[in-house]
Amino acid sequence: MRQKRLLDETAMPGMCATCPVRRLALFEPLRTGEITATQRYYRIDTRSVTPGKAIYRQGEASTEVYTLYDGWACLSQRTVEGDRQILEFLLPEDFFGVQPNRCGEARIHCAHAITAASVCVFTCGGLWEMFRGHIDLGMRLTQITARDEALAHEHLVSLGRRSARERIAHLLLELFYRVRARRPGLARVNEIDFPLTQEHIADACGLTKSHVNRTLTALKNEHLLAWRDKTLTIPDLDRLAAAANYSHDAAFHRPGF
Amino acid sequence: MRQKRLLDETAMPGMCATCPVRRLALFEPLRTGEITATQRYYRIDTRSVTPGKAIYRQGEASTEVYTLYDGWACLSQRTVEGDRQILEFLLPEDFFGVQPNRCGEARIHCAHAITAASVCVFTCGGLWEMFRGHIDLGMRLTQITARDEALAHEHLVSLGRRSARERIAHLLLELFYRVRARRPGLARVNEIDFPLTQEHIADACGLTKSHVNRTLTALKNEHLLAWRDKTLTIPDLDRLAAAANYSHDAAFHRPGF
DNA sequence: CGCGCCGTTGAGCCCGTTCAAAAAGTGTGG
DNA sequence: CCACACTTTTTGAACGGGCTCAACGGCGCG
Repeated sequence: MRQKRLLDETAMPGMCATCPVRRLALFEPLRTGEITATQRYYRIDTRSVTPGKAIYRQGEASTEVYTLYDGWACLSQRTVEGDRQILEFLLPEDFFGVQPNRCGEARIHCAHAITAASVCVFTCGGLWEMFRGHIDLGMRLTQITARDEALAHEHLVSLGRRSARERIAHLLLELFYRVRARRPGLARVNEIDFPLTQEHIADACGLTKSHVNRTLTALKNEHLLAWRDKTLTIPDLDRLAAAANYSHDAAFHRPGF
Repeated sequence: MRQKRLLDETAMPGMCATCPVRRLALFEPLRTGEITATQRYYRIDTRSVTPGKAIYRQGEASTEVYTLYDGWACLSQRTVEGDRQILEFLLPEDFFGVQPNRCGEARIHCAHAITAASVCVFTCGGLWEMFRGHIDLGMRLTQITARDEALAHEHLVSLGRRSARERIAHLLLELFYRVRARRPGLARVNEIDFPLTQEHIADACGLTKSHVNRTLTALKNEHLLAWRDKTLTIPDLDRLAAAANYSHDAAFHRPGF
């Protein structure tokens, strides 16, 4: 039933002017009239992606940037030996696909849909063009990129200096807060839809899936969390935070993440 | 003698218009006339920092941004238990200090000088103001931030999926290429000034200093590198790259890093 | 019903840690 | 120029967290 929702009923984007996702997305600073122009000239496409499929691949020419409209996705990179490292999980409203180099150069990582997902597609060139008309967008894009950098830095601390148990608890707390921040009015709910597999968690935390499994069952047995039917429940955020050595001035704990 | 240079003869910044560091810094897109205005209104200070001292600290209000003019520095974060994770090494010409949140909010990491260093200081508010006059700067800042994000992503792959030996070799190669890219005309030289301690490497790679030492002596014994008197020599880049499983489409291997 | 994906469990091993302690540099003051 | 303190590098022995490799079970789907 829940699976059906993920597979068939992915919401497709409509008019930019009435977009519910705009609150966090790149175009938040624009006024409604300006948004209409955005849609007409720069949003070249909306696209739906089936679970597990790539939105773009490492090595491809980078000509587009995206807003994730619905579903979960992730950015990842592979080592020469073929091991996967997940760099960032993407949630609805997240903007992604900007590269440090010029338009058209090779992508330095992949983006994959995790659930069924839909994205709004913009040309990478159009993005720079839009800046000429709307300076606020330039600042906003810098902010968004700096946010992503801060997220990556948090993950670096986890992978470098925290135990498996702490890494996993941290990741779950991060995603919990990020999901909940996107559902205004539900600030007190203690469960979220959680479509990841244990292997996703392993590849994000730099662990093996066996060990993620063992650690998760330990956390479940201690009633620090429950996870069934693609639903994650955290009965007591403070207790899990304590187990994770989680600091509440973590970057993603701020508005906008 | 070499130490003397690091301690006493740190170059101090002069006129922005003739700045040798501008090639890679934020203000690269500006014309010389515009640069003079930059200096007059936005560069509020130049500052020299002694080795090991903080440029800014986690938790402080973020009101400034910086160009590293001379010396090495690093960004780092500490866990609740006090372990340090180095997030990024900063080399001359690097621009840093931009945060995802508004001016004045708390810094989410620290910046420390590693050697004696000097920085150009700009007000964070002045930065956004400058954007109004110079759209190119907005794009440039986005590029710089995206570059830093890509660097962080590379490090995530290392910490998550590579062995100690590979991580260390990777880091040394990264720094080697970044340093060499800043010395036009010396593209063939196989040694660089390298002021880090083994503990810096440990804190960047998520390892203990003992194990870094053991791994480094192994690499030295195999003649993959030499490191004496704050000088790092890599006799054969390809052999070290092979030992590191280093891929040459790594982000920092592109121009601008 | 059979296949593939995902979660679960076990036993043994190894990479990197921990905790010491000593050696070698490096800067300071007399 | 030497004595002293401090930082950095080096080395050792024992431990353990997370890995490896393998097998099994459950569930959804064709």
